[in-house]
Amino acid sequence: MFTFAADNMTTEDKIKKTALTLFLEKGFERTSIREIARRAKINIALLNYYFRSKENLFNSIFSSLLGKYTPELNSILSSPLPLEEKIKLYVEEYIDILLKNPRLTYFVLSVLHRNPDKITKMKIFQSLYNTGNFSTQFYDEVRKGNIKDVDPTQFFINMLSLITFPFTIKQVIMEKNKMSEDTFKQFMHERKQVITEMLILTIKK
Amino acid sequence: MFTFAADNMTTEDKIKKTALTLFLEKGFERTSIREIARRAKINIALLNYYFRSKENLFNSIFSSLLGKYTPELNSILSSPLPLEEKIKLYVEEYIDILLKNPRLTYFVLSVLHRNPDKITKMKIFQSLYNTGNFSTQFYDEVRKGNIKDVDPTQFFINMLSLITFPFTIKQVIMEKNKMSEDTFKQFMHERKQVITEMLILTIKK
DNA sequence: GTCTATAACGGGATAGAC
DNA sequence: GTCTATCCCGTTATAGAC
Repeated sequence: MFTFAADNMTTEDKIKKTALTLFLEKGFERTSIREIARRAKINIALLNYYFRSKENLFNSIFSSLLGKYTPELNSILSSPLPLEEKIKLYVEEYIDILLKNPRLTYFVLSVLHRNPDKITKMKIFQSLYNTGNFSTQFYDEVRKGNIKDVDPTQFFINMLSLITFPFTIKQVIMEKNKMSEDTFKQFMHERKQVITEMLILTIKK
Repeated sequence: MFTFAADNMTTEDKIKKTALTLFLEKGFERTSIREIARRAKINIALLNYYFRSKENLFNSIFSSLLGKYTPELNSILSSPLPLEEKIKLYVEEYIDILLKNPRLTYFVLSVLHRNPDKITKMKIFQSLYNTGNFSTQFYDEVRKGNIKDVDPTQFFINMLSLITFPFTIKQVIMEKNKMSEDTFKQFMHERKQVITEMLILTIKK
C-alpha cells in the first residue's frame, strides 16, 4: 500500500494531501475516512481531532485548492489589457491549470451538485465565475462599435464551456480517438489556439 | 411524503420511475434503496427481487434513459443532410432534449467518473459520442474545398461542449445572472442560434 | 409477487487512556 | 497530539413465511 504524503510533513498536511488525492480520484462519497487515515498512516480519531468531520475536511481542502488557481484567472479578467489579449491569456492559463489538474472541473461540478443550495454561500464559487469587469469592458467595446453586438453572458459561457468541458469527458475523448495521455495533452495544447480563434471570430466585425 | 409513480403502473416500472427521479436528483451514492422503496411504496426485498442489486437497477435505468434519446441524435448525424443543416438540427435537438432533462448531462458525467474503466464496455457510451459518418462527411467537405481545414475532432468537441456544459452549471448561471427557471430556458433557446452561428462561422470559408 | 425480519457489513464519530 | 476501543447508525442484501 503506497501513500501520497512524505514523512516529513505535518500531520495535518499529510491528511489534507492524502484526502485530496482520494477525493479527486473517487469523489466525496466513495472516499471513506478510514481509507484516508490508512493511507496517511494515522488513525481516524486523529483525523477528527484536526478536522472534526469528513465534511469539514473536504471544505478545507476544496477552498485551498480553488484559492490556489482562481486568483490568477481573475487577475487576467480584471486586468487593463485589451479584450482580445485577455481572451487569449485566459484560455491559455485556464487550460494550463487544467492540464496540471485534469480532474478539477469534474470535482467542482460534483460539489455544485452535492450542495445545490450552498452555492451562494460559498464565496469560492463567486471567484470561479467572475465576469464583473469583463462584462463592462465587453459592453464598452460594443458601444464603441469595436466588436459585434454579442451577449457577454453567452460569450463567457461559450469560453468556459470550450475550455473546461473536454476535461470532464477526457476518458471518452482518449478512448474514441485512441489517444495516449501525451496525445491528449497535445490535443489540449492545440485547443488553446482553436478556442481563441473561434471566440475572437465571433466578436470581430 | 409524495411519490413519483402512479398506482396503475407495474411494480417494476414504479421502482424504475422512482429510482430515476432520485438518481437524477441526488446521484447514485446518496440515493438509498430504502428511500426508493419507501417512495415507490414497496419494500426493499421486492426491489431486490426485481433487480437483484442497486447497481443493477441503476444500469437498467441508465440504459433505458440514454436509449430514449441517443437514436434521434445519431440519426441526425448519420443522415444525408448537408453539413450546415446537420449542425443546426443537432444543436436544436440536443438542447431541446436537455431542456426537458436538465440533469442529464451531469448524470452521464457522474457515471463516467464512477466507472472510468467500464466506458468501453458500456455500448451506450458509444452512441453518445458517435462521429463516424459525421467525420467522414467533414473530411469530404474539406477535401472538396467547401469548408476550412478544421480538425473534425476539435469541431465535434466544440459542439458538444457548447451544447451540454451550460446545463452542468445551470445553478451558477441562474444565480449569477439572476435568472428564473423560465429565463434560463429562454437563454438556452437563444443559445441554439448563438451556437449554430458560431460553429458555422468557424468552418465557413 | 409480496411481505417481515434480520443478517452482515462499513460508514462517521467519540470517549478516554497515554 | 496520538492512540485503542467502541458506539451507533445506515447501508445492501437475503432467508423464509405467506
